[in-house]
Parts: sequence; structure tokens; C-alpha cells
Amino acid sequence: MPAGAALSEPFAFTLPPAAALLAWYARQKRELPWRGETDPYRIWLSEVMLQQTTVASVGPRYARFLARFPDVGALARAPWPEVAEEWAGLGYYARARNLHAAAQAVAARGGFPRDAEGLRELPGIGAYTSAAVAAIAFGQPVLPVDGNVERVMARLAAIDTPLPAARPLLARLAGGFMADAAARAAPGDFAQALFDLGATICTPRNPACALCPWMAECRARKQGIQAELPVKAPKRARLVLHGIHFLLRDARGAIGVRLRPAEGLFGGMWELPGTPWREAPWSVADALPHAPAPGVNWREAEGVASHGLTHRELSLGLLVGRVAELPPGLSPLGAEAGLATVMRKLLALSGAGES
DNA sequence: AATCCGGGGTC
DNA sequence: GACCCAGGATT
Repeated sequence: MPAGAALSEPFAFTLPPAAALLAWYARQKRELPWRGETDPYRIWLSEVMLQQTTVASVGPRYARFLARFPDVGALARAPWPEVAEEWAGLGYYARARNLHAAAQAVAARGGFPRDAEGLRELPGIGAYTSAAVAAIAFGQPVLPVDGNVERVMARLAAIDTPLPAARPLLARLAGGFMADAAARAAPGDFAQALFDLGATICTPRNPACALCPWMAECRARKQGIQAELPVKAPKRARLVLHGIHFLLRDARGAIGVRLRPAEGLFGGMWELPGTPWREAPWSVADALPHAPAPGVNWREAEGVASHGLTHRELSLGLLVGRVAELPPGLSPLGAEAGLATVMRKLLALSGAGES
């Protein structure tokens, strides 16, 4: 045996039979809007929407997006502000920008690449999404490894190496399922069966092992440590950032907004003008030099908009004012503009409403 | 390998 | 509140 083989397989672990999971899936699978779809555009859209986003959140947005952009050509032709509007509130806005760019690339080349390697070249499609689309839409024998699959594998093989360091090992173990004829014959179903197992049985907390088709083979279950796995590295504390924004109306009542830069936080989305966000709180006097127009009689809105993100906590205050005409650089806020949720919270502070 | 990037459901 | 979610890009 070559030395590399021994290093890559430090755990002598026999995978449980794929057929048992597929049989369970046939009975217990969730009914989801994208289930049964094979159109690569629809599968791709569902996978991108589901990145770090719960099924419950995606459900209503998936149908709405497809109604507006029914195929990849329609999405490719759409101007960015319409895509931003349709994605508003879903978060991780780079997904929408990459989705738009990828649609244009696919339209230009006349269709989707048919395998994971080709899909991987498209913006916003990484190791997971390329494998998911290849398996579900094209029947390629690859296994997408998401958080569900990592958790299931960590428990099956009782891997106590903390994430994310354990990720390569877990992916390697999971890939072993593609040597199982039952999984290889239905890679899309098998992947989704693993997702459903992780979502409904092998859950992060209080896994329902008694209902698991692989209970007998699960090492963590045998050791009684299933609820402790996977181990995760400790998370860093969140930084609190402060800012003050300006709600400026013109004589007709239109609210002035501007487009954020394409990169970075809330990239490409509309915002109320404001100060930079920093750790030190702003006084009104410090904020005024950042006002979008001079000589405005600003009124301080009650309270602050608090908004938690993965690595930051935003605390934003609001000043409200009126001018005859919006200054250059500000556009009137459209009724359905692409506003991130934190900006809708700011608007709500003033009683301006959200839509 | 670490960090950035949203928002909501859930316990 | 803390944790989690059908992750990807960047450095």
C-alpha cells in the first residue's frame, strides 16, 4: 500500500449501506418546492438560495423569484436593480450578484456546463453547489457535502476533530458513498436523502436516533456521544459597530437613497446616506459633517435600529430632515427597491413604513 | 487557515 | 442570547 493511502484513510470505517437510506428517503422525504425538478436553472437557483439559509426562509422566495425570472435568459437580461430588489431580505447579497453574473455567462455559452468541474467555474458556485447541481440536475456520481452531510459523517464515524479542520476528512469519508452501487445509481436522490436525514433525524441537537435507518452502524450512537458531535471551533466575539443615517425627504415626500459599492457589506443594495460604521458611538455633532445636504434642520428619531450579523452587531441611529429637492447623488426611494433588512429597520424608526 | 458576508428560526 | 442553516470568495 502506498504511504499516501494510509495517511488519507486513518479511520478504518465501513460506510453503512446506501440502500437503507434511500429506502428511508422514499418513505420520509420532505416535500419541497424544488423536489423533483431537473431543470438545471431551477436546481441551481434553489442551491444558491439555500446557501446558509433555511428551507423555511427560501420556500416563498423561490417561487417568487422564478415567477419573475422564469429561465436563465430572463435572469441574464434583467438589470441589476431588479435582481437586487428580488433578493432583498435574503442576505449574503454577493450570492445575487454572482447569480446574475453566472446567468449571463451561461446564456453566453448557450447552456449550463454538464459536470461539476465545469459548473465550478461559474461565479458563486463552489465545491458544494457544483456537486449538488451535477448530481441532482445531471445525475453525475458526485456527492455534495454540506453541513448536514458533515454532521452525519462526523457521527457515523465518530470523528471528534473540530470543524472546520475536520472538513477534508469528512468530505473524503462521504465521497466513499459513491462507490456504493445504490448511491451511484441515484446520486441526486442520495444527496437529498442525506440532507433530509440531517434535517429531520440527525439534527444538531437531540438527534432522533431511534428513527435513523443507520442507527445500528453509527459509531457515535454506540458510544453515546452523538449529541456532542460534530465538535466546532469556538467562535469569536461579535464587534459592535455604530453609525448614524439620514432620512431626507424632498418636497414631494420622496426619500433619498444611494447604491452601496458592489463589494463588501450589503454590496449593491440601496441605503440611506450616513456616517461610516465604527466601534465608537457617534454624537449628532460628529455625524453632521456626513449629512447628505447642508443647512437641514435634522430631527433625531427615537431609538436605534439594532441588527445582528454573523461577525458584527450594528446599532444605527437616524436623523430625519426635509429639503426642497434631493441633492445630487441621492435617488428617490422606489416602493420596491432593493433594501437590506437593516435599512428597512431604520425606515421603520421614523415611522416611514417599510414598503 | 482565517475572515468576511445576512437574516431568521429555534431552543 | 447562542446556535444553526443545501457555502463562496478573498487573503
